[in-house]
Amino acid sequence: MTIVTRFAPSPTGYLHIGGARTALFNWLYTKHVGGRFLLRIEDTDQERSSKGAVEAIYDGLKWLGLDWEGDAVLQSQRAPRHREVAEQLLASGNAYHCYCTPDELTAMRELAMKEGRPPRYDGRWRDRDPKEAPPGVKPAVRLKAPRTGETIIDDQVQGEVRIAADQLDDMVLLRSDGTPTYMMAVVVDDHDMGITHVIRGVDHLTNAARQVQLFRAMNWAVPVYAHIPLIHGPDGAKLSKRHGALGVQEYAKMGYLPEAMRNYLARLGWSHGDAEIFSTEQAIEWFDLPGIGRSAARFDFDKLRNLNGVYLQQADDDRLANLIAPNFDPALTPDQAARLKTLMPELKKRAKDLNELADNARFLTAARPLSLDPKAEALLGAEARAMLGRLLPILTTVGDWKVAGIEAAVRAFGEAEGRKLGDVAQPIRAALTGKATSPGVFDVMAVLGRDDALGRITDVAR
RNA sequence: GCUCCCUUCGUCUAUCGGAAAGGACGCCGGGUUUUCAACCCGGAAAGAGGGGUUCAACUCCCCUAGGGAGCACCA
Repeated sequence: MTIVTRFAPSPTGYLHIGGARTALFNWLYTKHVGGRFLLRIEDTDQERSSKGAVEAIYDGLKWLGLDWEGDAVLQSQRAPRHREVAEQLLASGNAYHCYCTPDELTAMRELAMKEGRPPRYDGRWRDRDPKEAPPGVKPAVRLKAPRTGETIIDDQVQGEVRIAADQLDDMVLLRSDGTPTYMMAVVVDDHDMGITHVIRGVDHLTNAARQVQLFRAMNWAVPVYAHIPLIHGPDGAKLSKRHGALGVQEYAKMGYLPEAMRNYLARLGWSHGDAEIFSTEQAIEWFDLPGIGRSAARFDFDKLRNLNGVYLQQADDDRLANLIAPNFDPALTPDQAARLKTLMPELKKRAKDLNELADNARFLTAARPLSLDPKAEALLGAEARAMLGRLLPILTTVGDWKVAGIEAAVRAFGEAEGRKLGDVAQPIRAALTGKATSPGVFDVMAVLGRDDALGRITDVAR
């Protein structure tokens, strides 16, 4: 049997990080078992859904490299089929019309709460003669749920979860205006799409019980469920925008690489022994449901950044250069682009995200005289500037402007001055880059070229 | 309020009745070094509490506490 999974977000804004991980788990599992991964947009709530939000989901998934099969199913377009199934349920006696008014329902809930019972619909129209229906009231359709026993979900992550019948009431399938509810839509769509495995957040665990009842009522095969724990913010509370509940696009903007994101997200709530850094291929090979943990995981930016740094170091130089190219305005000249590429192997070791990488490379395009950051300023005291003044004529004598020649000259100068190399190199670095951090100063000088390098030193020397 | 789920270093986690409870991030210290970073080495750091079960519990059961989720004619 081919395993079929799906990711079914509602388009209410963007693909947030929790959704991204759910999608990733589904995708990894599907790839692992050689199944089919489908996408369904749950846009039945037209007010909260928007076209842009649907695009954001597509973009987010694509950025993460999660490909789905075929076109996404738009749930909103399947309403007729949902209604059709409701009719079948009505016909088979598994559903009934409910003529309760909203006021009646709230009163029912409030009373139940007061009496310490869960706020449930009491099933007053379940067996009542429809002839007693108040005139002019449009009925909703409710499922005739089992009143006794319990619904058992054999969850692949949570284990066997039992929900007693009295915890669940006769849920609405069709609203009085004829539109299908989420529960109805999900079950019908999952069935029609041939979904065999439902991997989603635990917030749907109790929904699963209701959905199982519906599957049973229709005599459909119940899918395998795997409810994965949620992601919390660093403080353990619900993930908020302030600390991580951002759209994946935000992570892209923050300069994270998709492969780092995949690795980080995969490792959040799932593990394979001590494996920490692994390729997507490796993740596919290893990923399985039993490896998913049961407790919520906190989002840890430090770890993400560390991972991103690792992937940055491994990334192809040209690719990185292209990725940060948009950070330069005006655009890099061919000459500057070449310099960037030359220094990339050193530059990428010093950055945790693409924006940092771009910032560290900015000195390549900076116009003279450079603006110095505070740390660079501190390195260029009067004495240092005077020293650079003495170094200048020596550098001028370097015939072949390459790393070896420059280094030899500077080292000789340092010795003559009785200074440690670091004491000479730091001011040079500050003069060349305006920062206290950069690739090796000799590399930087070579890449900058004689004129530019000497010019920058001249600007600050005395 | 009711129901369900969760609980190992600060964080992500390994462990699947018998180990000095392991790894990773972060942190601290050291090395290398031309700064920072990278890299290498070392260190501090954990079984929520209480009862059981067992020859033996982090591992199984119960209770308590804490955390989370769900309880709509939202999705």
